[in-house]
Amino acid sequence: MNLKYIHDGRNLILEKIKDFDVAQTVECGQFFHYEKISDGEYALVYRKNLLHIKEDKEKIIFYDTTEDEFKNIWTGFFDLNRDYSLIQNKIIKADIRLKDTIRKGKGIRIIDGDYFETLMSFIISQNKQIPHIRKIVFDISKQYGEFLGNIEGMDFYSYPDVNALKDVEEEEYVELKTGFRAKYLRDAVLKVLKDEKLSEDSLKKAGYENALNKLMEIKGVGNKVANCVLLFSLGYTNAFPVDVWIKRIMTDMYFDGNEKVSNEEIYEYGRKLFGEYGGFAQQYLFLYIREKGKDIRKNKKSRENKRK
DNA sequence: ATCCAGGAGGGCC
DNA sequence: GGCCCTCATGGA
Repeated sequence: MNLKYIHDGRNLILEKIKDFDVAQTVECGQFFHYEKISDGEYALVYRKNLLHIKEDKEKIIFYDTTEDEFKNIWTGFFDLNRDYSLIQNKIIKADIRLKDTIRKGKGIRIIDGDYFETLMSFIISQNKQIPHIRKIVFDISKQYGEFLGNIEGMDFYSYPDVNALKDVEEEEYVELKTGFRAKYLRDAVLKVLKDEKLSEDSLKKAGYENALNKLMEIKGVGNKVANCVLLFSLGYTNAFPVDVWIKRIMTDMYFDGNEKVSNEEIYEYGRKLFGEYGGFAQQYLFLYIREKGKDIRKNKKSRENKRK
């Protein structure tokens, strides 16, 4: 991809590129270490880097960002060097009905998150809503991470690496409101520390199936969480996480609304249908059905209000 | 107030 | 293998 940008001595200003929408990318639940400042404007943390980013109609501003930081950190994080129109075409070829789905979410990029943070975050995510997951990620960072800076009156901290958590006991995670997941988090830290095959490098080299099975050895990591980690931090774009939302839309589209269909069947079906583009297809479907879900709730609410 | 949230483990059959 | 219950916590 040909990225056009200028640097004004302080901020890096990127000319709008096709298929990149900051809000869609940041807010579709791929990672949780961000704060919305205003429409199209966010502060977010990736490893030891804090970014203040703002998007409008014709440009995207990376505040206080050097050209090197942009090239070495953020183009990778936001996957800006990949041609998404090619992927979209492949997905539409797999199922023409996804055309409308993609049109609504075409600004999504698959982010390249930090492996350990992604692992911990998605262990926390089970049976939780995104705002609460975010709160816990911020609390853990404040407790055990490093101070990175202040944006719009808010302090930001890096997520602790695995070594910073090596002596943190289960009870401390309970205090951070992780509930029954506390023992899973402790197990993840211990296993990542002691098992070399659970290192980022090993998992990246292992191949999809091996990496999936290896991650699932961690307590609290099942098929869905493992697929999220593979997709959002280890570069496996063929991963296909099946959560409640994907289950909802796919039973509708491919199983005639039959709610008896298992998550495993949906997973196998999605993997087969979308192949190496599974991760992208999954994200388009996820954003689409969630927006639709919001609308349904909104309509329901307005109907209820009318009745009063 | 009751139900559900980017699920997974464990027991039972 | 499938089915059902449970796990803390917060938001709608």
